[in-house]
Amino acid sequence: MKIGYPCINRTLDCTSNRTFRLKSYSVENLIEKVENNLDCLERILRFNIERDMLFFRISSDLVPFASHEVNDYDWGGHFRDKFKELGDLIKENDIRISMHPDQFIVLNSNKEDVYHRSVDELLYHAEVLDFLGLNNTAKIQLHVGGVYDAKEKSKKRFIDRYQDLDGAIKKRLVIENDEKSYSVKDCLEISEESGVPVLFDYFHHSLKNDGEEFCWILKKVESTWKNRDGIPMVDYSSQMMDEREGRHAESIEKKDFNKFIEISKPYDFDLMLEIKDKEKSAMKVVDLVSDDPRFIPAQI
DNA sequence: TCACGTCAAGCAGAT
DNA sequence: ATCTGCTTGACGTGA
Repeated sequence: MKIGYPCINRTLDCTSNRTFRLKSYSVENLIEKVENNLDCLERILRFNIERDMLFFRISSDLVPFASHEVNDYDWGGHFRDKFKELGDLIKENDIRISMHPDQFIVLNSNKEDVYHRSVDELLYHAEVLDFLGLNNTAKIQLHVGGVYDAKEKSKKRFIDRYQDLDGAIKKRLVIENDEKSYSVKDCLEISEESGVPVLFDYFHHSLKNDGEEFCWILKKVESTWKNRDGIPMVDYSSQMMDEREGRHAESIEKKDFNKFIEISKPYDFDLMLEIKDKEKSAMKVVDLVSDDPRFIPAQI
């Protein structure tokens, strides 16, 4: 079990999310921002290694407008050495990597152009992981998508389009249960038909479920990850107290977390903490699980 | 230097 | 019909 957090480090004065407005697109601007983003990514990863956090989600904003039509620049070639250097750092330290395209990426959309743009954006994510030289255990996590008042049809459309994906995307794509449309049971059904691994989101599950037993889920989810995929990834976050349902907590709630970690004992997975204060909560969790036999700290 | 309106993109659910 | 939330965070204009 490796511990991680997504995209942003609030301790370091360095963000791998620098971007710019579409209006101000230029190759110079692109290069400047990507250079900053890759440098900050390296600083964040080194920060994490020193603190035994070996799981990290790379921001989708790493290369602004990467799949947009204005951008025909060969950023992969330009930054080839830097990508390789970063990839080596990741591999030498056994860091697990994920990426999470945001809400605009809808593979099963009922609009053709949304579908095609989504594939382009997925290809960009796969390219980043390929340029880093990472194996199949580095994953791209995606929600199933829209329902359009026709869930079975929409599931089918997802499966068909998944089968048609380029191998570079297919080997990395995993699906995640969301908080209002597709439960983990839906995801498992899609997985059964298509072979796509299922990433379990504990918090989404508490908001949208079909009453499945927690342990049953972990067992089923685990079986969707093959050897080449690595151990499962699990997302965890806790509800902000006294706030609208679905709000992420500002900081980790120890009680709820300890319950979760206790129940999950028979299973191993890498754990992503989606908590607002990012690395601070992840560091607390490293402390909480330090005696857990599953926990993997940094080597030296 | 700072405040604040705005930003490529989709969808569901609330108002 | 229109607005809000989702990882909301970061840009960039105007004062």
